[in-house]
Amino acid sequence: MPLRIYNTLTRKKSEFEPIQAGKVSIYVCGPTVYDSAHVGHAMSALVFDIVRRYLIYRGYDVDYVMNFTDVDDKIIDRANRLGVDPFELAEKYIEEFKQNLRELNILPASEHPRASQEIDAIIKMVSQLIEKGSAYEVDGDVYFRVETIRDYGKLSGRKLEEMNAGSRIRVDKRKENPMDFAVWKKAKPGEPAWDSPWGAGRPGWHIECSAMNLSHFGPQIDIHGGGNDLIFPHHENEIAQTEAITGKPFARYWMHNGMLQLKGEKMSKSTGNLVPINDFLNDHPGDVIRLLVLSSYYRSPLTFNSEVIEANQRALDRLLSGLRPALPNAVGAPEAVLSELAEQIKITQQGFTASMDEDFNTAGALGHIFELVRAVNQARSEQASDDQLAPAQAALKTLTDVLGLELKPPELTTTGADAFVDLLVALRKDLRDQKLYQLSDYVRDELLKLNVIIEDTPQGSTWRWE
RNA sequence: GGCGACGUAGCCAAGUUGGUAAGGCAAGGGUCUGCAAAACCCCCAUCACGGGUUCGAGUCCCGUCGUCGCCUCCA
Repeated sequence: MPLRIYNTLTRKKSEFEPIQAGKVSIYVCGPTVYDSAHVGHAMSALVFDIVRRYLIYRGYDVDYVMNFTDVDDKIIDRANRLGVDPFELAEKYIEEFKQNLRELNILPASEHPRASQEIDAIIKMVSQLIEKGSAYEVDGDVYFRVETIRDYGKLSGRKLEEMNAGSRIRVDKRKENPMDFAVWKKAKPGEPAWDSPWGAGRPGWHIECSAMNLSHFGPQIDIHGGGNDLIFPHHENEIAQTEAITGKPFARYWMHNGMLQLKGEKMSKSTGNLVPINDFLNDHPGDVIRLLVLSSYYRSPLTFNSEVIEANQRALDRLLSGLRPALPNAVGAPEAVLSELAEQIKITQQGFTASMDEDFNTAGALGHIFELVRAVNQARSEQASDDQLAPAQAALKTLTDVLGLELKPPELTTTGADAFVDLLVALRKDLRDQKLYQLSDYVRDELLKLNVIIEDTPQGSTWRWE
């Protein structure tokens, strides 16, 4: 079964064929670092982390680059308002975001290039664009000449004429065409700037990604990803610039994730409609937001609210239930139960791959995983031993690992406490044997306050940390 | 106004090339238990609405209504 990917450029799913057999290059647009990242950014990072992990699972050697935009109007504005250096401000939020990525169990990128570190490459690109007649300089600004691109608008499905007609932007008279966009901006006093053939200035927004792609991957890449709010103008312009220089199709597959919806609207920094990643992670394990992302199709809008988060927290608990050990003193399950379990492993593995192959249908894949969880729990309640559960639990762990779920069982923070809990549980058994239920319940209740959950079974009691 | 996506049970959400609807959460019933918890079993939808194509459509076509995104910085 081939892997199929929905390509924004062609508006349909097609079989994935990398440029070079066995290797995949992925470039994902990261955030503009002028403030703390919110869970919408987390969603995007998670989506492409899952894509990456699955490609690795499929045997590809994946080179993964995510950029940071650290030169930008908003960063400069924010820095000026706070009276700090814009680069220091950017640095602070880059470090914070990287920490977020680690806590979300996102595989480290091969590289995190930044606009400020690509200036030479950018200036070279701008020069080339001017030489080719694809860009022109006006008073220290350099604009891309969109009319030189015959298929400008191919990614977002727009036509130049229509955009001009509907344009509500105040038109800059110096532009030849209202849709021409800046590849190099003249510096205003007090702004960070670099020397260039057109005077002191800084890169336009889109050019940095084109330059980074060229320097890290060359003229063509396999997958270019980002939020669907970047389709126009950002990615459209990236294509225009890059292809104007290379003359080759830029990215083979354009993948875009849908927006996280908070209170019925897109979560967004500029409107303040957001939940910072830090706040979320203070209250929930990273697996919860990952599970939320996994539970729907990455291209669709994703509902984010307390109800949904709560549901996914429970769902996470259920996944964890599949990894619990056998019942105490389990005598072994009947052959029929074991063969059914073995069969379910196969069904789940096949279903998982089939779902993921269809443009990373993680919700479908998760459905199969939950079926395996049920089978494991079934076998356990039928007296399966740890050894008998092991293959299914290993399969479960392998598949959830492909999705990047950590499934860390809650662990004790105080080393050595286990022995004391064991002692109390043993004591409680004696109390129960003597039918001193008031006392035994007291032990259970008090332990629960200490985050120890006791569960009684016909063969004895088990306990675990909450 | 233009372009695009979507509308499946109380909530979230799958559904490959059309053949009578995954999964999670919640609710209800049951098994187990001294009680509880957990787990297990059972139960819960005709797919926004109206037409059409077809032996047969959630799944294709047309229309209506509604939601969201982009068109300006944005994951």
